[in-house]
Amino acid sequence: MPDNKLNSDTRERILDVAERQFMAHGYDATSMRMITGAAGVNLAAVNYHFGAKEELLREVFRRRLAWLNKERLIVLDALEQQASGEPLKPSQVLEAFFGTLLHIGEDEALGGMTFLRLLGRTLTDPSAFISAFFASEYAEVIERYKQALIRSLPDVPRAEIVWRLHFMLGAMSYAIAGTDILHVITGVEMSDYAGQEPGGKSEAMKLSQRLMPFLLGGLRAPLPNFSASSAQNGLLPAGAKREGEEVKKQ
Amino acid sequence: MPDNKLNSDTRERILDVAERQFMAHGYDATSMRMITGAAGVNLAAVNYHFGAKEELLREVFRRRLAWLNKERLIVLDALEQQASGEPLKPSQVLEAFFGTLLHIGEDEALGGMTFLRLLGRTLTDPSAFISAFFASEYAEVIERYKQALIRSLPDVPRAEIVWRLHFMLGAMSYAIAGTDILHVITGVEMSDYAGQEPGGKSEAMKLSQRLMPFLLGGLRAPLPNFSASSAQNGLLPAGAKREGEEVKKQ
DNA sequence: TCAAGGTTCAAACGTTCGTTTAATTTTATG
DNA sequence: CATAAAATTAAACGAACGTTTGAACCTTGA
Repeated sequence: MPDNKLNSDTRERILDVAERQFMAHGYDATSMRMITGAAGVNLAAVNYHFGAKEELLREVFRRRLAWLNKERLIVLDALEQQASGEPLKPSQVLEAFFGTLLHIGEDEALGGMTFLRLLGRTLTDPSAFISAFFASEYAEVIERYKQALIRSLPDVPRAEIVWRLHFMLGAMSYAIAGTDILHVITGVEMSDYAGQEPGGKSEAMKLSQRLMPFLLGGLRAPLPNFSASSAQNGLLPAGAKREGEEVKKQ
Repeated sequence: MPDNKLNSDTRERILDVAERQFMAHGYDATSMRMITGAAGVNLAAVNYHFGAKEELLREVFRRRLAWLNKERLIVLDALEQQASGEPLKPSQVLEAFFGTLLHIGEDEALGGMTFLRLLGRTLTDPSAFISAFFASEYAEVIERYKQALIRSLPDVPRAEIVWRLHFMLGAMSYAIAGTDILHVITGVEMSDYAGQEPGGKSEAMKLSQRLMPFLLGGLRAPLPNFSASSAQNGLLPAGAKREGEEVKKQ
């Protein structure tokens, strides 16, 4: 009756099932009875092992993000040591940040595409305790990578870099969430949602190879020109406007 | 006791309040009693006017998306007629699609930043009835703009264009959702969340001027090179890999 | 072997949820 | 003004929610 591929340990089994259910239905729409039922454990097991539902969600993320953000710091440290004081290339910074993330999608032991989708969908959740948790969990990594990006693009204003880091996180988040208006409409393959078969590997790799050039192109795009005319109609030709200073570097 | 700036008509007042509450707390975490209480109407009013909670959410989106997607088709029609058979420039297509959207953020009568944030946050909601609704509501517009993009980039494979359209939707969605890990950590100004003061105008404009160059840069980035070595360690230098063919055009 | 601590269990807790009902008030129409 | 339709109201519905309880069960070490 319980889900397949379940861990023998009750605690881990709850985490595995909760991860999948939160991904498929969202936090609020996933009840304790759905989780414990699918995990084949007693209803009270969640409260016994984790205290409350909120703490269960935090633990679902904690066990994955702990590895991810530690790995991100290790990779960045290695890159910076290897560069011996010189600024990194933007492509190196992006590869380190997003490459480590997308690596999770290729490794079921790290959460696989299930966790990636959960992460992408939860990053935009307005719930107070969720955003507070992410803020504290991501603080150090974001700060380190922000500084690395600022050093790698000395001619781009700091505020602009923060904006583009924001855009990049969004493109990545939405891409791995896989909730596609596009997928339903277009006949293109894209993701296949399942994630348990070995095909998950190539899926995450394809995503990585598609996403990285896009992010680099966006990061290195010309800066906006704020001196140009303010609003615009939307009915006008609209082309060839707001060109700006070019960003150099690789 | 009820919210300020409320419409005199009960039906519209419910829609206004629901829009704000769904944005602030999400669909599941917003109860009928929260909505009717803040709107100063009877609990049964929602069921009387809309039938059910799901239908209320659909109507909240419908009254805004009706204008948006109609406007998008009008603008695209005008551009294509003006081009008289020639393919549009990618920048024109993006300006038409995302410019009309971000215009909503500048006009409180169209929903303002409140609706933009709600839209951004709901686009990644896994709930079945929500994604089904968006799929049908967006079908025509997405198909038309996809075709326009394909025509504007004849040397880029269709699948690649769909991927990048996906990435662009993500960057936009996340940016307007404004649930920022970054905002909490960095001291940069960015959005100011409130949305009722006239400052909302410049906020949406700034966002538009920052987002558009990023999207164009990502769309026109070099194509990924699939013949290169497959996975990669994550601990290696990681730089200067996977460069590829350049995409031309403006 | 037996006490102790960790774990699982069925059952119930009080609360909140979305929805429905039936009576009442308001509005519009002849 | 009378009457039908539309709208609003207070109250209650059953269902589902997260959590708690206290007894039963299993494991472990002296």
